[in-house]
Amino acid sequence: MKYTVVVVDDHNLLSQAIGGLISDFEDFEVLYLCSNGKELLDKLKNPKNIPDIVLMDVNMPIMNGIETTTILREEYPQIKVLALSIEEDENIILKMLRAGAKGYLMKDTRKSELKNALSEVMEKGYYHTNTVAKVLVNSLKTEKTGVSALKEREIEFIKHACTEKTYKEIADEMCLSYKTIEGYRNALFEKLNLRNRTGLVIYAIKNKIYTP
Amino acid sequence: MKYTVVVVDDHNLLSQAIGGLISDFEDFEVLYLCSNGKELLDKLKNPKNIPDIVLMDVNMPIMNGIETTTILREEYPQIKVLALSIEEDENIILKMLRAGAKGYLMKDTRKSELKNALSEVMEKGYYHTNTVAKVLVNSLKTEKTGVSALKEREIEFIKHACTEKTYKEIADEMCLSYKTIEGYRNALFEKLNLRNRTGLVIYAIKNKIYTP
DNA sequence: GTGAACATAGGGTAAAACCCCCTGTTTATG
DNA sequence: CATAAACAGGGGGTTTTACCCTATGTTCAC
Repeated sequence: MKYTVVVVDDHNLLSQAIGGLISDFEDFEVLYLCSNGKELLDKLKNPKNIPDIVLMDVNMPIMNGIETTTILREEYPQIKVLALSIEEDENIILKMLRAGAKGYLMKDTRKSELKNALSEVMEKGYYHTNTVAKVLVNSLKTEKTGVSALKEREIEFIKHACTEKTYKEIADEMCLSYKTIEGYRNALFEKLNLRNRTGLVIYAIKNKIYTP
Repeated sequence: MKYTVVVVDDHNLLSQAIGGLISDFEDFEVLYLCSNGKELLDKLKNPKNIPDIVLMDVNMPIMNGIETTTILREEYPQIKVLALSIEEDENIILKMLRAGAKGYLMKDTRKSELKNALSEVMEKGYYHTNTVAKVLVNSLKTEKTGVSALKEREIEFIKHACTEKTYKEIADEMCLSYKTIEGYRNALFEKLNLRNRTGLVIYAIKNKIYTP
C-alpha cells in the first residue's frame, strides 16, 4: 500500500510537476493537487480525499500555508504536513513549524531529497534540513535566554532608527550618549541576527514596530 | 523527430519536475537540465547539446535569465528561449522580451498551457499569454506619458538596497562597479530628497517598490 | 550582602556610507 | 547630425557605522 500525498501550491506548473516527481517514487502516490488552503479543506470533507501527507506551499493566495496547517492540525491531526517554500525567512519557518509542519523544504531541494523527506516524515514523523536546523537552534537560544522580548527602550530606539536620523541624533533625542545607543543597536543586531541598520529597519516594518 | 528542450532553473526541484512534465509531451523531449546560465553556456559548447528550445528562469544566481538570453540570441540565434518566472514585474518581463525571449510564462501556468506554449513557439515563433499582453500594452502607455520618474536600473538598485547587503555586494550582484552603485544612490538621494540609505528603504516601502 | 541582570557610557579601529569632483559610451530624438 | 539623456566608471576625501573590549552604578532576588 502506497502512502498518499496531496500537493498544495498556487503555482500550477510547480504542483503538477512535483506531482509528477512523486509519481516516480515507489512508496508514494499523488491523490490530487490544490491551488490553496481553502481548496484543500473543501476536498478533505470527503473521507476518500484524506491523504497521509500534504506537501504545502507557504505563500498562497486566499488561504496560506500557515493558516491551513493550523487548521489541519486541529481537524485532521493524522495528516502530516511538509512545508515547501522559497522563503528562508526565520520567522516564516518558525511559524510554519509551530503551526505543526513536520518539516520544511526549500524549493531548490533535489528530487532525491524530496523522496527522503517524504519517507522520513512517514517513518520518524519529522524531517529537517541543515538550514532549518540552524534556524531552530538559533530560536532556542533566544527563547532560553528570554532575549526575544524587546525592551521598551529598545522599541523606542528602533522607531528612531527607522528614520533618516544618525545615531548621534537619536542619542540626543533620547537623552542618551552615543555609546549607549550603540549598545542598544549591538544588542539588537545580536539577538535578531542582523547585519546592519537596513536589516533593523526591515525587521521593524515586518514586525509592525514601525509603520511607514 | 521530437523537438529538444533544455530547462534552466536554479530551483532543482522545479527544473526536475518540469523536465518530467515535458517528457509526457509527444512532440518534445528533455535534453538536460541546468541550474544557471553559465552552466548552460558551458554545455552548449558541445554541438550535441544544442536544443530547439530553452525554458529559462529569470532569477538565477551566477548568471540570470536576461543576461543568458542576450548571449544566446547573439551566439545561438536558432535556439528559441521561453521565459519562465514568478516575477510579474513589468520591467523584468519587458527586459526578458527585449533580450529575445519568444514568450513569457508565469510559474502558475498549467501543464496544458506549457505544451501549447512550446508548440506555438516552435510553429509560430512566439507565444504570449494575456498577462504578458496586458503588460506590453501598459508599457506602451507609460512609455508615451513618461510617467515613471525612476529609471529601471534605479528601481532594481532600490530593491537590493532594501536588504542587508552592502553596496559592494549589490554592485557584484548587479554586475556593476561600486562607483556606479554610488552613482545610483547619489542620484536617488538627490531627486527624492533623502539623507541616507534608511530614508531610501522607507521610501521604497512606502511606494511599494519593495514589499517586506 | 553578594552576584546576576540591566542601563549606562568610554576608547579605539576598520569598514561602510556619504559627498564632492570628473570622463567616457550608448541610445533616443528633434 | 547634434544634443540630451541614460548608463557606466573613477579619484579622493569626510562622516557615520559597526564591532571590538572594558567599566560603573542601580536594582532585585536568593
